[in-house]
Amino acid sequence: MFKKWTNGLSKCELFKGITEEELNLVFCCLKPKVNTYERNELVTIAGEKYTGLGIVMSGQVVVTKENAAGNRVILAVNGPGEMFGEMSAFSGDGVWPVSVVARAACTVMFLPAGKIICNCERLCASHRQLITNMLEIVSGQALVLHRKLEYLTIKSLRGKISTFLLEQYKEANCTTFTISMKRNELADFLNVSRPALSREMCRMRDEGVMQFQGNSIKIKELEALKEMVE
Amino acid sequence: MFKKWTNGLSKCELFKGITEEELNLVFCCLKPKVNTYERNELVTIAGEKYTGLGIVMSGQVVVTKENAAGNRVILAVNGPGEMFGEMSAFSGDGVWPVSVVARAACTVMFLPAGKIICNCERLCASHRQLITNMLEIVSGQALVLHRKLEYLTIKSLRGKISTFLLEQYKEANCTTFTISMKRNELADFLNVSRPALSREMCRMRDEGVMQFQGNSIKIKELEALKEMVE
DNA sequence: TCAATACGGTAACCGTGGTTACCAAAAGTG
DNA sequence: CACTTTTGGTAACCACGGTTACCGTATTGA
Repeated sequence: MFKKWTNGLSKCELFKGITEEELNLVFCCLKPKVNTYERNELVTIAGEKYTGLGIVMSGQVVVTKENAAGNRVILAVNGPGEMFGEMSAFSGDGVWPVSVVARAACTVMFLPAGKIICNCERLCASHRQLITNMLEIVSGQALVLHRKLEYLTIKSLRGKISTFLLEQYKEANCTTFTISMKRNELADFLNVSRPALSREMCRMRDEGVMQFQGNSIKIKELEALKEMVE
Repeated sequence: MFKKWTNGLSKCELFKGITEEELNLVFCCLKPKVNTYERNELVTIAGEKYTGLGIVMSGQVVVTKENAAGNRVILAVNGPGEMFGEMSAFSGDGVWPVSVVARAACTVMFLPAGKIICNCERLCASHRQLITNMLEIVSGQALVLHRKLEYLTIKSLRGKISTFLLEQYKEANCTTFTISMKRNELADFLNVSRPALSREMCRMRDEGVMQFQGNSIKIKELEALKEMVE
């Protein structure tokens, strides 16, 4: 039934521990809707009616948030198997809290929220697993938001950059690494203006703290960088 | 067994839909730990070993987050029945993501995280309810963080104040209301400095947009305020 | 292959808000 | 009741970063 998206399905944490057979039964019950989108097309619009938990089957989407002043903040870049709108599925006010844009042509599956939590008899085991998975995922999402808060509460631009670089360094476990965001995306992520980001990065380069060309970055003075976080 | 905290227990959303009888059985299985704290005493310290889901039985605690630069941000003020650390229970790295301080003398119950999710036979029904409740709560928490993000992404101080006042107004459903935070707490909440907050509030007062004395606030020009959000 | 668009570095200007310091009123505390 | 501590308003100073504008280089697409 959903064979062509095996990739997206198998990568999705929501279905972790559920066999392909059981999954088919689950889908018969949940009746997901599947849509396709072109690059830059709007998948969801913040404030509009909630259409259910979104799961990217193929392609890539950007999850963004706009405040009243019109500042856009990137919350996530999601690929196959990754979800969005999971927070609103069980505790929302029925509207999308985020806007989602197709970063590349993509296929997205929407699961009706109410059906995940309801208890039908024949799917008991899978349902239980589904709910437990959901719990783990939503907790994880909350922690991501929490981490995002850490960035936004840093006041100095240099502090934000330093924190970001140190996290990337910790993840790569190497002083040379490539970041996945373009400059203006990074600026959005850190909630600063693009020219200001560029200016400060070049200053740090001129001071010998780091080097970069394009998205490839090399930390030159790790200790100096750590002190800039504060 | 836990009669003396009936107030805290009955107010807690985690136990919604579970009778007092069942609750006793649940507690026999979960084996919660209960501690008491004096005013200003530290309940948890961010970064230290996670001790389990915290539920306030009596008194009041302040949940705070400190970033590397030492800026403190108040995430919540929790009273009886309210919880903290719910995000880390199921998807944390085993350490407290927040610091919690007793705002008044208080009693706190800690539920071991692993035991909530495990499936013992005799508590099946209550367990299922507990997990479902947990899902709803954690989703709600994620949305709160999401809302918090909205404040922090507002760049102008006036925009932050206006947004805050409008939310208070909406909650009180009246142009006159009392806020629960002192000036320096509000400054922390909005992530600005106290003198700057004071300065801007007085400017808004002088412009005739609002009035205030102490924590009592009166909005004079609602429409003007709404325009200041942007 | 060429035109259009996206991307990113640079510079000048200046407004917002952080910092510091001081003071007066209010609230605890012996 | 006097004393200390907390709270919050006020003012001067100035640095950080937003804004705008421009330009060279990559990418993209017809």
